[in-house]
Amino acid sequence: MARKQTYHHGDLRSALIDTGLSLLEAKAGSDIGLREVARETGVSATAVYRHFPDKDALLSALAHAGYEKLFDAQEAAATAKSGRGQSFRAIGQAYVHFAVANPALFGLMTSYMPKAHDDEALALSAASRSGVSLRENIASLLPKGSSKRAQDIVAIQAMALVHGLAQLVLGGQIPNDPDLINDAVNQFGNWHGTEDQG
Amino acid sequence: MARKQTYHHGDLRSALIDTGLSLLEAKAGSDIGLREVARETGVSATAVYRHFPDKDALLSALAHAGYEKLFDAQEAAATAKSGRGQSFRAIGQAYVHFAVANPALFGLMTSYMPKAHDDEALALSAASRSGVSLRENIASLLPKGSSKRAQDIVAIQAMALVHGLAQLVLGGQIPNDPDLINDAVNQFGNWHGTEDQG
DNA sequence: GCAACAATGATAACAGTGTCAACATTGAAA
DNA sequence: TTTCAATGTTGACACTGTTATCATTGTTGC
Repeated sequence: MARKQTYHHGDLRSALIDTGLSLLEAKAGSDIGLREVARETGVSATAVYRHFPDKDALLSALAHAGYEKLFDAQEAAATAKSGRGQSFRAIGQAYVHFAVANPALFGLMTSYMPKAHDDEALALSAASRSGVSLRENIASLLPKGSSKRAQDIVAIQAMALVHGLAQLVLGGQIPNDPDLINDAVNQFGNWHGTEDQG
Repeated sequence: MARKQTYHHGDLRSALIDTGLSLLEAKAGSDIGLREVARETGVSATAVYRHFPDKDALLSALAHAGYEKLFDAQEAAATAKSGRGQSFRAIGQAYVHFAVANPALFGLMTSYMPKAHDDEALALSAASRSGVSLRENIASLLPKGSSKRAQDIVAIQAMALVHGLAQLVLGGQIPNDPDLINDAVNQFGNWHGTEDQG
């Protein structure tokens, strides 16, 4: 129980990420400082460098943690719904709603997107599990004999749609109206799926 | 002709924006410094404060200049094509290609999106002329009797699609393949328009 | 059990940043 | 021409990311 009395922290890396996430919750802008995180964790600034090579690595780790949370939210939303069309709609909505609920964290995540490796040139890049899940679900809505390119295009459109919706809502270009957002996602899914709307 | 020999600069505000845009062209990340802009303009850092209240205002002005360029690119692309469907496709493609061609500037622009006023609550926010142009063109593709909500939804989808495409290509989540990008935009337009594809 | 060592922490310092206060120079109005 | 506002400069402050150096701790071989 009585932590923090010792010279060594025990698990500083996780602690830094935790306070980083906390700081992002309470902030509007996604600009977070290395010294700020260290200070709030109750540790000297340079202690961070024992666990991260530089500030970029710390923020990158925070972004990674954010993608995990996003993926969990998507999974939870998807498993709640069963139908194929319903799964896509649930995942897409979850994506946008996550962004709106965690604006600063989501901003960080988009700044530190996991870049695809160049050796996957033509094919769609294997990005985060979040994107994979979305892509697989929209692709499953296409007719059986659909070409790979048709799948690629609709997958790209789906990713762009939900990501763009999130970004535009956060930027204030689109009113934060859940009904409007959900309809925009649902209608896109309906164009491809043959199922009825939920 | 012989500028810059005098104590007063003449039009420092424009000069700062010009060098700011130049710096953004040569940079990968969109992080630009106030002192850096001043230094490159050949002026002291604090001179900036005679024309901008703070760094945020300077970057905001740079973003504004970026939106002007984007709008011009869209207009040029649209007037080159005549048909209704062709206009939308041209504008959408121009949006994404602008982002890819000016990654740092586009990054700044998304960070400093012109926020909509709250008194426009329900209606779609009157954002930049760039967005307006895109929205009007996609809305014109809908059938005559379409409801306002149908127009809103398709407008939102169009904005989200092109913005998301741009963001994902820049983030490396989507391969920078012009054919793929154009097809993703074109197909979206085709769903709504009745015209043949160009 | 203990010495040696690696892991992990703290301090001090450096260059760079945004910003403010005070001062200098200029163009325009009286 | 004098006066004044506009526009530039220098100096300083607090803050940041980062490095070099030192301090403390847990661990491992004898």
